[in-house]
Order: sequence, then structure tokens, then C-alpha cells
Amino acid sequence: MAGKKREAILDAMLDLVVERGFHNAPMSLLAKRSGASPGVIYHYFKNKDDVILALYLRVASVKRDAFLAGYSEDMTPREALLQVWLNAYRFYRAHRKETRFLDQYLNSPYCNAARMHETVKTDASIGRIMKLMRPKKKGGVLKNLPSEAIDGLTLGLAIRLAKSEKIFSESKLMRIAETVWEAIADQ
Amino acid sequence: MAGKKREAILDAMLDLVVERGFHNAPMSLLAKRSGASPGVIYHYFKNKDDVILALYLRVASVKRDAFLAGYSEDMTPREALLQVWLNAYRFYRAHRKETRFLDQYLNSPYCNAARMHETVKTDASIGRIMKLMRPKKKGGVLKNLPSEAIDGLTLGLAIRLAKSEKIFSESKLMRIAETVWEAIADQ
Amino acid sequence: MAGKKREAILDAMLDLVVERGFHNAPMSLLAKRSGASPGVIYHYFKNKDDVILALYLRVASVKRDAFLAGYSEDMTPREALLQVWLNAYRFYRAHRKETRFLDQYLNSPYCNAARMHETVKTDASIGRIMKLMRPKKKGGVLKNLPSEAIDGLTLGLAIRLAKSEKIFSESKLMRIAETVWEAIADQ
Amino acid sequence: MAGKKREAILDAMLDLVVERGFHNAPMSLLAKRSGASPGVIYHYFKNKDDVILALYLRVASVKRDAFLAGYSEDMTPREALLQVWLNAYRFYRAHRKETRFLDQYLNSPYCNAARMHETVKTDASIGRIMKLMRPKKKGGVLKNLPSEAIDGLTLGLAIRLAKSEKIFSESKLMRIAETVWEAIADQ
DNA sequence: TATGAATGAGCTTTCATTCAT
DNA sequence: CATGAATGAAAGCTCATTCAT
Repeated sequence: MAGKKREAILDAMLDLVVERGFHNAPMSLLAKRSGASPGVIYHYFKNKDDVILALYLRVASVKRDAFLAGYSEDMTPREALLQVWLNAYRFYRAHRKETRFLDQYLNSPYCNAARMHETVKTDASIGRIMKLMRPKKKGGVLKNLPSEAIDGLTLGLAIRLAKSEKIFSESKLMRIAETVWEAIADQ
Repeated sequence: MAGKKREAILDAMLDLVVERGFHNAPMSLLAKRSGASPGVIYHYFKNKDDVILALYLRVASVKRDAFLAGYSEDMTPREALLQVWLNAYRFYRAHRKETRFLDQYLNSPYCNAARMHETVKTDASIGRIMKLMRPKKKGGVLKNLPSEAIDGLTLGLAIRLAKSEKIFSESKLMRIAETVWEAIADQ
Repeated sequence: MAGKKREAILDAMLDLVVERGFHNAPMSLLAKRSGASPGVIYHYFKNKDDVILALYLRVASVKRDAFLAGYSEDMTPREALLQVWLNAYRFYRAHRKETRFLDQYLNSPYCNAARMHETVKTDASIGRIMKLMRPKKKGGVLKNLPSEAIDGLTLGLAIRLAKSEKIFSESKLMRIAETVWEAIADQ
Repeated sequence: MAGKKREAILDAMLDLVVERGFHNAPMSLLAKRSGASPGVIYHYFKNKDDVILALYLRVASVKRDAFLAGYSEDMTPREALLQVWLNAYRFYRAHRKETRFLDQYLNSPYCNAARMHETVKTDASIGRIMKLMRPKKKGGVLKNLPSEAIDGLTLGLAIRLAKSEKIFSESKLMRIAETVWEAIADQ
């Protein structure tokens, strides 16, 4: 109950950033939209940047949980990849506002080196999976591709598909996931 | 001589946006950096948004030319894909400021539906290539994947690799390009 | 206590417009003169035009009350005319700043058709009196003159006299009021 | 031919002031509307105030000539009054832009004491007529009314009627002029 | 906790005026 | 005489933040 207003502020900020961008999201409007007074926002948050950061952390946390749903360490790399890839697609598809927020946040100087410290921590569990997928010569099962390539061919593709207005059938998604696996696995 | 100051303003805006983001790029600083007076910017541009838009159009135009360098309609789809993919990687790699600007611009509400009209026009020639690469069942040579998937697996990958600090050797790049081709071609 | 600062802003704007005109009445000076900060003016008013409009409405309201002081519907037309005419003269004479403001406002494009809507509403009670004074052929007691002529010969004269530096004695004013009555009444 | 551009500038300024007011009549727009370059305006006029002043002097001169048309010193006071009154009405009626300009100019602090020196000189010939119309006790034929009253009952009325959208017939105008004469003459 | 009036630095933009060409 | 790019002070206005209540 205590955190209800805090959540309302973050919700309103998410809407504002998506609709209007970081600039053009004034605190006065945030107050109006969230039903809080300008003053009380500063009770919950140090300043505007802190609201943005808290929103990012909330979104990142939800995203991490979504990505890892149904994943277990017992899975084969192939099973893990397919699971996480579909999770990613579904998250981006279901959370379009959050996706657009992340796009803006991660591409803006708002998110600078200092803050990326937090980011890395947050995404560490994603890293756990990714580390499983090492190139063959390092004991993994993947082709000898740079990690950026692996990332781009998997999550990068998921996000692109999710941004499309098209809705893909389960079978189509499975087929794409297979294509992804084939592109990166060293069979 | 005629458009020299106009170009200087756009150059300065590019630097500012990359360093500080759309917000935090005040016109007064733009004036100082470009060597123009605050007033004269409004001789060349209607307002701040118009500067941003002009910068986008300039970057998009340069990008299009870079992508199409060395491309000819006689090429096989495979040759064309390899050529354009390498062009893309090299453009993003060589124009990091422009790339970061595009990231911000295309993900921000600055770039709304109205402006995307221009965008589409600008990227039409890219479209010419992409249309060559149709799925097999439509007379092309590609797997039956949605266009977003093709796009993500090709240009989306190029941009990710280019953003990395790593520098890839020619042979490595060629190998990745081949992997890309194999991922999308229906052999 | 509630509207004290708002009133101070309007008071200061009245002074500024009279001293310096609409142009040359910058918001920064308005802030200084009214003891408000530049920002808070925009808490009470939408923009500069809105300050001007609010000032006009305040002046118009005071003016209307002043004009109608001591008037009752039982009066004969002659009594009513003399009463209102003297009221008008005294208002203009006692409120010289307001009078000069009205001169500027009503003659400037600041006061356009849209705003005149309000004006008419405000002056409706004046209209009540004026309608009593109809030409004889419509059941009134006045000469068959256009309403603009009636208006000019009464209020128009009052304002001119009030603008003069001269101070007229009560008896002189009464005599002029009688002249006005004779000029418009159909005896 | 030399003065053609000068006249064009004054014409454009008249339009601008009437449409937009003194403020909102920027020199850049004056340049565009008049077909002159911003620079050359400063060849013909010292500064913006000087353009306004020159326009006022031009309008005042035309007005004076219009008022005196058909007037001769041989006329009886009554004939002179009727002639000048009708001239005034017709001038205001035919020159609405000029009338609105004068309204703004004469009511604004643009037209300050320094400039009124010129004004008085310009209107001296009007003064000649007005002086003929002295109160009876000073050898004239008018009632013993303050000069402001005479002025208001004559020219003040003419201007009010002229501002109305109504168009008055010759006979109606003559009747009103007669009423005016009766109001001020000491018969 | 909560309010919202108040602050004031700083933003985008305008515009009278100048001057090299 | 003529141009129009250039100037820069100053305008109107915004907004993150504070604080008395």
C-alpha cells in the first residue's frame, strides 16, 4: 500500500517517456498523470534522473524474470536457446511500452557508464545462460562467432520481430527459433 | 561557401546529440560549437526540431550511398548480400557518431509517423535490394522468413558488430557474412 | 490572501501598459514590479496575452459597476441618463490609468473578435440602460438617431472630457449633462 | 519614382500595424511585405520608430487635406461646421485602415510628448477652423462649453459613426450634422 | 507524508539593426 | 542604392526543485 504511489509515479513516467521522450516529460506533468503532487515525488525519488533509473531497474527486473521463465540449468544448450529466445520475443511483444522505453534509455546518454554498473549486475543471470553458449573451441557448442554476433542473431532478432505489427503463429516462431539455432550452432 | 555555415551547424548538432542527448543540447551551445550566432541558426532552420530533422536527412542520405557502394543489379543475390552487408558494417563502424545519432533519433518520439514518411522515401533504394531477396516461394532464393527476420539477421547484425569496440579482420568479417548468407538462403 | 499575488501582477501590468505600451512591457519587468518571480506569473496566467485579457476583464467589471452606481429602473430616462453620464465621467476621471489601458486595449488587435465576445457579455447591463433610451418611434423618448450617435454624444463625450487635464465643477458638469440630454432627447 | 519604394514601405507598415499591432510588426515582415530588403529600409528611415512616425505624418497630412476640402474662410460658422463634419465622417469611413492606425498610434506611448510637437503643427489648420467656433462670450456663436466638449460632440461623433459597419444615407448624415450643430450652437 | 505556490536559471526563439558584398 | 546573412541582446516561457504550510 505504501509503495502504491511510487508505482503510480513510475507507471506515469513510463507512459510519458514513450509518448513524449525524456525531454518533454516534465515533472509537473508526471505529477498530474500520476495523481501525485510535484512535491511528493521528491519524497520517493531523489530527482528526475532517479525516477528514470528506478523505472529502468523495474523494467529490467521484470524483463530478466520473463527471459528466464521455464529455464533450468539441466536443459541442453539447444533447449535453453529455444526457451529463452521465445521468452524474449514474448516479452518484447507483450511489453511494447517497456520495450520502447528501453530503446530510448539504452541509446541515450541518460544511461551512462556510471549507471551501466547497475545494468550489468541486473543482467548477470542472462549472462549465465549466454556463457553456456560458448564456441566449440572453448568447450561450448556454438560456431566461432564473436559474442556480439551471437547476441545479434538471437535477442537482436527477437526484438526486431516483436516490434513488427505482425503477429506470428507459434509454429512460425518455432521455425524461426530453429533457424536461429542453426545459424549459431556448430553442428 | 554558400552552405558552409549550415553544414557547420549540422556537424555541431551531431556532436552535441551524441555527447549529451537531444535534451542537454541547447541552442546556445549549438551556436557556440558551430561558430554561429544564436540568431543565425534560425536563418537556416525553422527551429530546433528542424535542425534535428535536417541532420537526420543528411545522415540518411550518406548512409544510403554508403550501403549501395559497389552494388550493381547484375550481381547474384549472394554477391549482393555480401556486398551490402559489408558496406553496412563498414558504414556503422566508420560513422559511429552518425550511428549513435540514428539510434537516438529512430527510437525517440522526435521521429514520429509524420517524419517517417521522408524516411521511407530515403530508404527506397535499399528496398530495391531487399526486394531481390525474396523467399523461394515468391521466386527468390531465401528461406520463407518474415522480412523483419531477414532484416534482423543481416543489417541488425551488422550494426551490433559495428558498435562493438572490437575490430574484426577482413577474413573474420567475410566468414560472418557467409554465416549470415547461410542463415537466410534456402540452399 | 489567496489572490493577492494575482492582483499584484494585474496591478503591475496596468502600470506598465500605461507607462510603456503593450510592447515594452516585458514579463521580466512585470515580475520585478509585481514582486513575483518570472515563473510564478505562469502559474496564474497561461501567457502574456492571458494577463492582458484578465486585466481587461477586471477593469471592465469595475467600470460596469461604476457606471451603474445609483441607477434604478424606476428612474425616468432623463434621470437615468444624467446619472449614468455623470458616473461615466467620474469613472474615467478617477481611473485614468484604467482609461488609458482601455484605449490601448480596445484599439489594438490584442482585442480581436474572439475576445469581444466576453466584452459584449460584460457590457450587457450597460445595454439595459441604453435600450431604455429608444427613439420615439420605437416607444422611447429620443430623437431618431443611430445608436452610435447616441453613444458618441453621451459616453463618447464623457470620456473626452475626463481625459482633459481640466477639472470641471459640479455645476459645469450638470450643465454639460443637460446639453447632452437636450441633444438626444426628442422634446 | 525615387519615392516609390518609400511609399511601399509605408503602405506595408500601415497594413501590418492594422493587422497585427505595433508589436508583432517586425521589420523582417515589413521587408517581405513591402518588397524591400531589410537593409534598404534603413536607407529610407532611421529606425522602426521613424517608419511609424513617417507613416503618421503621411496619414495626418492626408487627413488634414480631406477635412478642409471645400472649406473657405467666407463660410458661416454653421456652413463650416457642416462641411468639416461631413468631411471628417467621409474620411474616417473611406480610410478605415488609416483610422485604425491613428487609433493605435494616438493611444500608445509610441506617440509621446516629443512627437506631439509635430502633431500640433500638422493639425494647426484644423485649429484655424475650430478657433472660429468660439463661445458666444468670446465673440463666437457657440454655447459656453469646454473645447473638449465641442470636439467630442463634433469630430468624436463623426469617428464613432464612421467606425460602424452601417452605411448612412446622405440625408441621414445631414440630419445628424444638424443635430450636432444644434447641440453646440448658441441660438 | 502531502500540497502546490514559489523560485530562478536557463531554455528556445525573435527581432531591430548592421555591414560586407 | 540594394542585398540578405549575421549579430546579440532581450523577449516569452519552461521546468527541476524547494519549502512553508
